[in-house]
Amino acid sequence: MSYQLIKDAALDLFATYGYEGTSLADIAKEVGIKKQSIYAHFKGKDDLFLQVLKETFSIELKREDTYLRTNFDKPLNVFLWDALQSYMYRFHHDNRLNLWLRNAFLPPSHLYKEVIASLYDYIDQVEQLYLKRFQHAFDQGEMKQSPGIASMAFSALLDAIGVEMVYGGDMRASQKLYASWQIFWVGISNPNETSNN
Amino acid sequence: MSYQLIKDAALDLFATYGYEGTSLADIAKEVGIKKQSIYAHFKGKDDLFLQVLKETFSIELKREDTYLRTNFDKPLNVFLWDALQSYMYRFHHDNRLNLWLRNAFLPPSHLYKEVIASLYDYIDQVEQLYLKRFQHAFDQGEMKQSPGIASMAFSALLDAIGVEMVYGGDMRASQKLYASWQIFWVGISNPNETSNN
DNA sequence: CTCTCCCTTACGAACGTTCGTCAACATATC
DNA sequence: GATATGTTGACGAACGTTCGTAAGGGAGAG
Repeated sequence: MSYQLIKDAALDLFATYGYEGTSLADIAKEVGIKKQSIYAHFKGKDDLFLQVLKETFSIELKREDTYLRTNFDKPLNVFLWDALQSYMYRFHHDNRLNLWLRNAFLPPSHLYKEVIASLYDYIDQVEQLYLKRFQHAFDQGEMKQSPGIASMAFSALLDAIGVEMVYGGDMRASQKLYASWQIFWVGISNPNETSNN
Repeated sequence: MSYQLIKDAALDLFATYGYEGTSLADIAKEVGIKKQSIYAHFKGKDDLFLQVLKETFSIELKREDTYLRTNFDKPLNVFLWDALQSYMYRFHHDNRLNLWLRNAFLPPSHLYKEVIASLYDYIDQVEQLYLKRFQHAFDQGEMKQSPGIASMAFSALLDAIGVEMVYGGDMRASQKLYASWQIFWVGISNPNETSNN
């Protein structure tokens, strides 16, 4: 079924070159069909792009949700550190993170409203997920900061790592992750408890 | 002199719509001339884009440098907090930050190498600037973390705020800045000293 | 002051190319 | 024979770019 092949190729190309940097001809070539054939499956370029993007948000959200459920009971520092590692792993092993990071930054202007709406929806839900874990940690005395503050700061940490991965490359991202995590954990953890890294 | 007018218009449009989302006709229209006239001042679209981008890096770097020199002697927490505030202020009052944030994320692919090289150059120099201040703080006992770690984590904080300003909007950026700063400062400061916010 | 020469700036017209899109037609599957 | 999936050819629009040309101003010469 080339419906799926088209979406796969579109994902790769949109993630790498952006909406305007990718032509239907490029996508078709990647699949091995003519560009006009894409219209047998999608209404047009916008339709294809939005389908791929929204699918990406929903897949990423599901992943986050699954991660949270299966790792909820780990100690907070392990939980968060693993989440960051998984974030980096995902970035390197499929293009979905790349896709939304890039296109949320510079979406095609005539689709701006729709892209941003989907993005906010996604981000809000992810933050809610993490907030739960932080709330739990606070209740258990695992940390001293308020859950809301901690959750937002952690989300900012994710943003920063995302930036570094997209334009800083692997090494830079790892270094900044290490440095940021170091300080984040000191800033958040309860000095009475003795757990580290 | 429409040489400058062209660059101004290009800056605005490239920052808002990106390289591929901006046509020479759009830029010319903004200036009040025809697109062909742009060729009297620039070799072509790439030339115009790269000139504006590189100029932006150099202006931003100069700004950072000036800021650092004139504020070096403030207490570390004041120095850093003000730097963050100035970062947000600049984002709202001119488009240069926006330009490089967006186009570093999704540069035109045929200019990728050149854009990224300029970007790294800029980022490295900025990090060097901040490193100096952190080194000084460490020597003075203003903080406990190693200067390298602190500098990188702070740079990550800047990244995160940049992200939020571009696609999160004002309110989100302020909230995340507040939360991140809170935790960053606790994580970095010397618990023996009593200074806050 | 005037005439000439040149450089800058601008523009109309056109170039070749690529873009997304569409209608008509072919093929294969069930 | 209907349905899904491709191909083909063509379309108008937009793109960056190039050409020849013309207006304007400054410099230098007479």
